[in-house]
Amino acid sequence: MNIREVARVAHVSTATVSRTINGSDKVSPETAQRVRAAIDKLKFYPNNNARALGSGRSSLYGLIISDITNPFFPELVRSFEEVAVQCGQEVLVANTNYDPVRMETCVRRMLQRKVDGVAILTSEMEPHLIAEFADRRIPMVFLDTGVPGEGVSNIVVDYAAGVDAAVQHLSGLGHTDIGFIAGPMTLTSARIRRQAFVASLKRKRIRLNPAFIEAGDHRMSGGHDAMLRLLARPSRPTAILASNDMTAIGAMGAIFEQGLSVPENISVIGFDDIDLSGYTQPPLTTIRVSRPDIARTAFRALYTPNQDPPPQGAKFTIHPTLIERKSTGRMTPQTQPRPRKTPDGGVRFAKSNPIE
Amino acid sequence: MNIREVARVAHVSTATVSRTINGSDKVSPETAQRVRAAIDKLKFYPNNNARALGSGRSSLYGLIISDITNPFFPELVRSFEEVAVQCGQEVLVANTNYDPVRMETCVRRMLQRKVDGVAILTSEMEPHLIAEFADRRIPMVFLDTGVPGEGVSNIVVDYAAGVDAAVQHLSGLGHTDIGFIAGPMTLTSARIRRQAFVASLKRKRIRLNPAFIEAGDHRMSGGHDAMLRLLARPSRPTAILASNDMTAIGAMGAIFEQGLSVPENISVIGFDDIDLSGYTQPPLTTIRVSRPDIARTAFRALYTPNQDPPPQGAKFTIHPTLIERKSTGRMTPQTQPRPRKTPDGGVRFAKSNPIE
DNA sequence: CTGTTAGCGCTTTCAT
DNA sequence: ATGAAAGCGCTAACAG
Repeated sequence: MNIREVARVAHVSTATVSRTINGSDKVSPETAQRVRAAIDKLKFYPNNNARALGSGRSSLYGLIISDITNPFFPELVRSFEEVAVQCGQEVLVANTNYDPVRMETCVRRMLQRKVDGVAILTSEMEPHLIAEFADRRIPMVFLDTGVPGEGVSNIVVDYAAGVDAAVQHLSGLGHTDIGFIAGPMTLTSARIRRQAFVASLKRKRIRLNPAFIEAGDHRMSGGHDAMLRLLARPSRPTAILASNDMTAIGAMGAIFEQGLSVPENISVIGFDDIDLSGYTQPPLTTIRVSRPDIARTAFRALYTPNQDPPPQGAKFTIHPTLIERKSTGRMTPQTQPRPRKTPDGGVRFAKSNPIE
Repeated sequence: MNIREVARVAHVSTATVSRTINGSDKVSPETAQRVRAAIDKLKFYPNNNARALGSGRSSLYGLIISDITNPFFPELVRSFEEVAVQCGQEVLVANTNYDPVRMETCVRRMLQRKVDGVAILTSEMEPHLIAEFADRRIPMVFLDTGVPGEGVSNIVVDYAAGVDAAVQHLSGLGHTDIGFIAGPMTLTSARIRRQAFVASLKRKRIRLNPAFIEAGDHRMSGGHDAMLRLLARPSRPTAILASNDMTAIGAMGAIFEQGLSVPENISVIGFDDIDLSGYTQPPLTTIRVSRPDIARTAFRALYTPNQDPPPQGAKFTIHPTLIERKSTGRMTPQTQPRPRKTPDGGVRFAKSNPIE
């Protein structure tokens, strides 16, 4: 079943069938009608491989991520796929698994399939691999880590604005002793978030107590342990901002373990707004970094319908929003009672994958 | 940059280059060596689209799932991709989003890309879509829901064995009042799990108290609410088996809320062993349904190297294993103290995506 | 073992 | 507006 059969049935040439399929405007409505009828009748699906070969465009877009089991990514993948499919394009997902060697394979796969563009949403990317794409004029888009240029776009999250909103919210509730649980300093985004926190306090003229900053690992266990260290201090914050949601959830677990409660005794704010965050008890107030936004932006940075001018490298900004749920509350005299004995349980989580 | 250039540089014909690339044994080592040198020198990557067109095999395998944000799937996707890449094949992932219309699009995409096989891991699949693949002799594999036949394989999870192991474990700990929190009866796998539970008790000659069975929705909220109903009863089970981990986690939350603890007062066993389960407090004892196993089995059911005989439809069985963690314990006199008042908090989760 | 050559199915000039 | 025909890059007979 191919285009020639269709042409025969519709009494036209293969060229006309091709034009019809591709929505060319130089096909008379009647002819197009006939062709479409033939296509339906024969249940004809064009062969995308042939299409790609003939046209030089594959309608395929690469999406490279470090680990699909990392809760940050699935929604990103889904949204990216959604826009792509809407635009009649497809997605080749590849996992590097945080492994430079696998990254190499991923890149080769993208190259072999002749992707029309590639979104590189991992934290690290070797320059020589970037060159492979650049040499072939394949548009790229990065998250936080890119350097805009010829055909290279970068999506930057306005962490500063996000943190500002959180700090504002907290200070509006009367908190002045605000702590921060950072992520691993090896991660670019974690470094940026921490800096944003420090800068935000300065901007708001809130005293930063260096003892109120602890480092986690962007996993629940790290947040849990960091919170424990914070709570062990003689003086401690009445509100905590965490570098990501997993960290915040771990921190809440530690707080409960110490017989304190959220938000009565301590307010907690997370970062990212992963699915889980809406369902913790209490539901987590967090700074949402919209994965659908990132995905849509990434795709748009790559995709150009028809033979429009190839996408210019650009910088796109994602604006986080504060999602107020139940883990933050007004600062009251009871903010710092002395720890009670741990009650039975409380579902607490520890260790899990790090999140971007 | 194409095969002809390589041929020119290596002073051979394009056919020889092609043979070398495909590892044909009818190329003298020296020639192959020369060709490979040329390939490296020119940084040549074969064009997969042309390859597919020429050979009729795309080296692409479809993976259709209902929702990548459902915690059951990411690990499945990753493992599937891993085996595929190891075999030099690639994966086209598609999300139906539980939507029959999108399912239709997904199928068309697979068809257009000429996948060499497709794993349909959703709970529902319309017969006429199955026919589309069958007509084109594209191998298929299903999870639980398939009917093995010409080129159609089915992976069945031996739920009975899994449940047996759990019940055995529980009865070994002295429990005889065992409850079950089921999943939504609309889901095939949930129905099977429930049946397996009933059958297992019968086999082990343990009395089944109908009042000890409640239905959840395979989400935390459902497990939580079902557990609450169970706890409100005059007599209640000393151990609970849940239809999936999310349900079990929700149930644990409810138990803690009532001032009881796990496993001191009630033992809880989950089903699936999603990542989260190892990190709850206490870590959840669960019946692992290995996603890597499913993924590998699915891929092998589809993939046949070279021009081996096309895969015969077959039935594959996945054997679940009991993962003993900390949510189950010996039955003691304190199994049924009267509920205490809810302590502050305890991180508890509610609502989330259902899990297969 | 290697080369020649005819496709694979579609797109895309170039004519008409 | 439509058709003829030349590729796109590779594979796979078929010869030798």
